[in-house]
Amino acid sequence: MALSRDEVLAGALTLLDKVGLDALTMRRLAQALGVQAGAIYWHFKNKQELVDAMADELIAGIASSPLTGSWEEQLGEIGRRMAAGLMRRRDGARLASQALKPGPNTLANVETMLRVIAASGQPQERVLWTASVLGYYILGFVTDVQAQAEAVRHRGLDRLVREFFETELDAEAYPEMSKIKPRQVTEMMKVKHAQARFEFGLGIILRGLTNGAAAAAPTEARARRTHRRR
Amino acid sequence: MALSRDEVLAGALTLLDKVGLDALTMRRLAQALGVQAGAIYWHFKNKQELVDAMADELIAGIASSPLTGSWEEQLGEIGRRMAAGLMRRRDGARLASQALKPGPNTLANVETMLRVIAASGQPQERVLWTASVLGYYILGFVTDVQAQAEAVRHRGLDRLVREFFETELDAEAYPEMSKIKPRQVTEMMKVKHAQARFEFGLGIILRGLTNGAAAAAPTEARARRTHRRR
DNA sequence: ACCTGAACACCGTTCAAGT
DNA sequence: ACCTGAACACCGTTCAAGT
Repeated sequence: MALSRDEVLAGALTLLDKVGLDALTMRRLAQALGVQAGAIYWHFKNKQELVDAMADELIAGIASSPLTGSWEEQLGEIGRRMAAGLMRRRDGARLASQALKPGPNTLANVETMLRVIAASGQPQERVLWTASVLGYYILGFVTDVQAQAEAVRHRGLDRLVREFFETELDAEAYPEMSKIKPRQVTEMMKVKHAQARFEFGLGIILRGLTNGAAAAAPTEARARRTHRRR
Repeated sequence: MALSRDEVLAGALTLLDKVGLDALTMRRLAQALGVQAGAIYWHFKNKQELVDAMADELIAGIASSPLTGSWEEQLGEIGRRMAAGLMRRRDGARLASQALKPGPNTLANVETMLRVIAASGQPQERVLWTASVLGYYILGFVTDVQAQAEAVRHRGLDRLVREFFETELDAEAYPEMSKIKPRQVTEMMKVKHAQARFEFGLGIILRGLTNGAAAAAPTEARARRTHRRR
């Protein structure tokens, strides 16, 4: 019975959750679908096109439900939805960073971000820049969280914590890093911690945006000024 | 005449600049060094160890020269040096994101970051979080800039701009994205533009840090408060 | 100590040929 | 229209054997 493009895509995402991004090969996907490797190339031009489709699927629907509140609150909510989207699948953030061509869901999401940021009164050029700053943070954050999850998966939590304190901190040449306690490292692996940490960074960016986003040099950004906003 | 570990490392970085990260294979590196592929494995346990060493080399020395000014200025300067380090080599940011084990230069740099942030009076746990936020921005930014450079290298600037306006904006379903003008896209590829854009994002983060970095939820971050700083 | 030669177990991709 | 079988041109890694 014939395979559809959607079935290949769904199979790829299921396999991603099962084996992780590094083990997601065309051959393994073919096997999971009960088909030869070459068969996939009838539905997708190459692996890149499949990756693009998978990445776009990650953030499907996150721009559909309505946003409320001030533009800062709306932008924060978009950020949370993006992060949640990338978290939906194993290695989701790394997958997204390997995508080249934005799909319909990605485009819709970017459009929403731009609209909300534009509503803040920022000049059009800066709207793009602002969206980028938020995007970098989200991708970096989720990549980090998921990388830790993979490390725990491969090496085990206790071994990971042990290695951290053996290799990195045996020297007293690193006083600041030496302040990190074992239970703090263990704590950092928890989901609740990740949420608090995400909100912390999100807050920094949103606050930095509201307070005179048009400052030229950050060297002179110490003074909190509310002028230069339209 | 015997090959040294440093010669392999130097050769790898030279090759990276020449062919880019995707074409940097053990076999090609061996050829560039006038040696068989297996020979590299006498100097490096595997490719991962080589990548780790290369990534650490990128930011060598950036923590050595002294920092002056307020802690915000110092943190900004560290950020600029990190970005400059990643920019030193083709695909430098992507290379860094593939590194797993931090080398001596990376550790020294992180230590410096933590020290400067700790001097701001932030609680110890938040020091790590803050460093991460800045790190995500820098890695994301340089990755983006270098990805555009690669795209220009492979497809050519004019073809790139043309494709951008064909595929992404033909629909009037994207009013915000439609505001982007061709000359704006061309402008975005220039070095000077990249510097201004980097400072813009850096300024947002530094400003967000100085204004009440201890806020719990970003939803209540609209009010600019100066209390809750030690 | 340092490297060669050759193999092993994989990759993504193509494409004639089948149904 | 959809897939197989088999090949092509690669990978990273290992390891006996050479010098």
